[in-house]
This record gives sequence, C-alpha cells and structure tokens, in this order.
Amino acid sequence: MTSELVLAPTAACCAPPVDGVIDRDDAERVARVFKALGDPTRVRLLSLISAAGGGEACICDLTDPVALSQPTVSHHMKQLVEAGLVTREQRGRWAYFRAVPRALEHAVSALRA
Amino acid sequence: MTSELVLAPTAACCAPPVDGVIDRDDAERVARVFKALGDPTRVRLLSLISAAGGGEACICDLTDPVALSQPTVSHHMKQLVEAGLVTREQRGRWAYFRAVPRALEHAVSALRA
DNA sequence: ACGTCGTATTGACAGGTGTCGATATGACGA
DNA sequence: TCGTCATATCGACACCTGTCAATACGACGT
Repeated sequence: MTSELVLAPTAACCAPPVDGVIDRDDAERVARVFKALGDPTRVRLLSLISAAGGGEACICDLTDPVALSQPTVSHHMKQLVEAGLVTREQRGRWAYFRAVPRALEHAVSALRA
Repeated sequence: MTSELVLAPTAACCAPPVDGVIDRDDAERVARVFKALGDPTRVRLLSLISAAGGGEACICDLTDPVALSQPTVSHHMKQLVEAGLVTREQRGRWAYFRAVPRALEHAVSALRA
C-alpha cells in the first residue's frame, strides 16, 4: 500500500466521494452504454443503421447483413435502444431505428469526470 | 423487406463489403474495447487510475475504493490491459497501471468508419 | 373477417462472466 | 535461507448472454 487514495471508510454504504473519480451510479450508467457495444454484432448493427439511407433502418434491412435470425436481431436492437444508443419508431408494420447522435460521446465524457 | 442493403451473398464466408459499414474484424476489435468497459467496476477502476497521483496506481491502491477482493481486482485489471485500455508495469513487488491516452477515442472513431 | 407480413416475446440451451477463498509465484529484507 | 509482502492463478459457484425455433402480436390489404 503506497498511499491512501480514499480517506473515508469505504465498505460501509454510500458512494465514497473520491475526488475526480466517477461515482458508482454514473459508472453503472456509463457501463450500460459500453456493455451494449461490447458485442460485435451490435457494433455492426449500429454501424449499419448509421450508414443506411436516411440514417434509418428496419429489422428486415439488418437480418441479412449480420446473417442472424430475426429474433436475435430484434433482441440486439432492444439492447441498443435500452442503452440509449438508438431510437425506435413504429411506422406501419415496420420498426425504424436511428442512431442517437452523441450518445456514445456522452458516455465517454462522463468517464472523464 | 423494403430494400436490399447488401448485394453479395452474406452467409458464405468473408466480410461482405457493405460501403461505409464497419467490417467484421474491426467490429470484433472495437467490441472488445467496449466490452472491457461494460462493467461498472472496470469503469471505476479506469477512472481511479486516471485520477490517481502521477496517473498510475497499483492493485493495492484499488482494492479498497472498489471494495472487492484482491483476486477480483487483479482479474479486472487483466481485462483492461488485454483490451489495450491500460498498461501494466512491474516495478519491484508492485504492478503499476496507467491509462492508455486515446485508446477509447480510437475505438469510438473506428466505429464511425 | 381473414390471411399475410414485419416484429416482439417465450422457452430452451451452451457458453461466458463476476466473484470469492485457497494457493502459487516472485521480489524484497533480515 | 527464510519469512513477508504484492500480485497472479486456480477451482468453484451463481448468474448472465447470445442464439435459435416456435409462437404471439399487430398492422395492413383484400
């Protein structure tokens, strides 16, 4: 133990306010975003949506490029939506997805608290 | 199916070169970085290291703030190192970790292919 | 009303992940 | 050489995750 990084008792309960370090709740939120992009399929899905014409795509546009079943793609899209990286808009029979502009950058800058 | 995003047969083998979309290998690499930050503990660890004096910290400096066992912290640090987000330098009995400056930004920009 | 089409949900399964205690490794000091 | 200290590895455990086939849901068009 070279030096004490934290002064308050840590094991007790609430977030120990270490200066300049992201707190537990923010870490949880940031991790949720990164976790959504922690799968290569979802990385490709987000890239596909961003590159699609009009910046939007529906499930049927995505299943072929990633070569996965429709339920699996639907599952991945749900993860991306819940992470706030993508929005979903039902239009008739189709569900259109768009990338949320600066969602990822927001998470990155939250990490640099 | 509203439109064909991809023209080549996809299920076969090599990466189907869809224009402007990240290819399979890059997606794999990018996902590995994000996956490493897909855990709130590792997010805090990276933040702790960055905020530490001299920009470096050893395991013993980290176990208390995250309130986890030494083997668990060691395991998380290994993940961060393998993802290229952190470097490890053995110095005497201690292992010092430093954040790799623009590793995360690099992954983000790779996603915006 | 009925069938069809796009999508979501369910249930199941193999494999991965976070965590710990116990133990191994390796460097230093006496 | 021996003990101690910082860290890594191992083995085990509960839990989560990615995937699919089967099915349910909902919005059309006829």
